[in-house]
Amino acid sequence: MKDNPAGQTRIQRHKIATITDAALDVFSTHGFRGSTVDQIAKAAELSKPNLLYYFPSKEAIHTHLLDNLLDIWVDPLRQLDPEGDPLEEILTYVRRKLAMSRDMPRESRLFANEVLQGAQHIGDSLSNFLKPLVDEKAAVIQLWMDQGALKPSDPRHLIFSIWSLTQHYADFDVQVRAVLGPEVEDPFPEAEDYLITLFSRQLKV
Amino acid sequence: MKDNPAGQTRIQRHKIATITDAALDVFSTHGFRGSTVDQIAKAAELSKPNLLYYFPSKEAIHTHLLDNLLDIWVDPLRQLDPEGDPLEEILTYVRRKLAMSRDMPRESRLFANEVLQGAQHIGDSLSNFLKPLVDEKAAVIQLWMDQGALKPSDPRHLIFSIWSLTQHYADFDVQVRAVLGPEVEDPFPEAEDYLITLFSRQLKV
DNA sequence: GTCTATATACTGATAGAC
DNA sequence: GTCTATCAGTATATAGAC
Repeated sequence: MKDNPAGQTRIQRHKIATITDAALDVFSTHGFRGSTVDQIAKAAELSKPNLLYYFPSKEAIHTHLLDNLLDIWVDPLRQLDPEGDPLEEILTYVRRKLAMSRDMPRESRLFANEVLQGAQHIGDSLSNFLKPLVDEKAAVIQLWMDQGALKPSDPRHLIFSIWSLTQHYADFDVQVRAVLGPEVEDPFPEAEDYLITLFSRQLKV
Repeated sequence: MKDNPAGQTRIQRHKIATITDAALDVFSTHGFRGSTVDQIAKAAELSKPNLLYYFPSKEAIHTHLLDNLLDIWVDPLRQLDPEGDPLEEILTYVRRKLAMSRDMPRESRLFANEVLQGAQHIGDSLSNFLKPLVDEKAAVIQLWMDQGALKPSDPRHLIFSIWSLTQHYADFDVQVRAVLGPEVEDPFPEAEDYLITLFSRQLKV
């Protein structure tokens, strides 16, 4: 009854998807240590032993989530096109990254939790996988600046600032909403306005 | 033998200081749920029951840390002087906040852990204490912009961006260092250069 | 594949000797 | 005030019936 090379049936894939989604909910809210298998099982509407039939351990679920996340997470940066218009490429990157904070806040918080607590599980990926990508794209941006298409500034700190500013609206959502107050229903439109202005003034020649 | 109104001897105060310092170490690295009383006791070079002689519970230590932190944390914003030179006031605020990330990274991470996981312990303070302060200072900045002393932009998101960008260098330190590589010994000088340039271009008329 | 029941380990907190 | 010993509660993971 196997219907794909990985040896998973349609039902199995569905259950695994349900579990990972529930685990993302729980891990992103309480962190790894603050989450219990019981909570995840309940959120996935499964018994605890049944959940552990699909994943060998709590840590395996967490690792599975993080492994799949990093690829998605850096995708907007990977799409930065050396052939495109410099300013538009970077503003598009900012918009995509902010959209991810709006649409995938759980993933953002999972990642933030992990890095904040020392990146125990993905530290190697940061050096082996993220650094080369940033180096590559920073070189592109540096070239644009050298050509006079953008105002000069440190390209790697420019990338840090895009990460920091966009992810802030997911990771510190509670604080943002507490400060803005209930009269601001959705902070993201005004955040996008602010960030586009900020990076235009920072980069536009 | 009491030597102050709070009823603490010099030795008691010293022990409590040792415990809070150790707890800051542990909580900021592992979060509240990820930390154990044993870890904190070991870091403070005390036995677990001895530690619990000075604080009634693990949560009491955590609460004590957070209560004392918020005041220190917003102090640079409180110092923003309506009578000062607008651009210099804000750039000084940025420098002070970045210095706090450099000199107090544990406090920054403790706060980040707390907000990231929903601000369960300080949620009320954000609304009752932080929001009014931000409202007050945002009004000052708005006035400066209306007077033409600064380029216009949303003052509250300006404050968010200062928090986000400066705290990033403490909270995501592992990632920053992984991406910059070992040849950058201290990211803070180049971070300060970048941020001062960024906010100058954003605000200078 | 899924369940109930449970083994095993850890953690926060306390009892009671000194 | 500080310690050893320990309790009670919780958490991960597994055994074994169905």
